[in-house]
Amino acid sequence: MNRPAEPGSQEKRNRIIRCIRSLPRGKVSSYGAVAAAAGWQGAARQVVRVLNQVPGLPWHRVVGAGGAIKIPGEDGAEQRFRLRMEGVTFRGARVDMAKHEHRFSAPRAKRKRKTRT
DNA sequence: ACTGTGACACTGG
DNA sequence: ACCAGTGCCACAG
Repeated sequence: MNRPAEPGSQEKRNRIIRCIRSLPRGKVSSYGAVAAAAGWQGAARQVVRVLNQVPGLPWHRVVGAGGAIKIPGEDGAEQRFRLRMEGVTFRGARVDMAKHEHRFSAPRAKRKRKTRT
């Protein structure tokens, strides 16, 4: 078998999955941040799609920009509940990003040169 | 092929 | 705080 042609997007989705999986307990990140960390800035929606498609991911650790819970309905309450359970604190209806925003370390999109040793 | 929709982000009023 | 418009990408009808 051979994959006739792997769309490059598949690989990006892969990185997104890894980033989400790397979210440690008690930490959270935003859709846009995950996308950027995966080297696919602007793909916040694709992050959402991945969260919906791939089971086993800590979906509750991914929130909207500024720590806002963007999930409507009971699932949103479920997310807050689980986060609290992990020790995440809230500031009003939003996650206290100042304390729980996860710092991804690596990837960085290919910026034009300018690297520093 | 086009349109509408989506657990989005950002800007502006 | 809320809503509207715009940009982004992928998918369903």
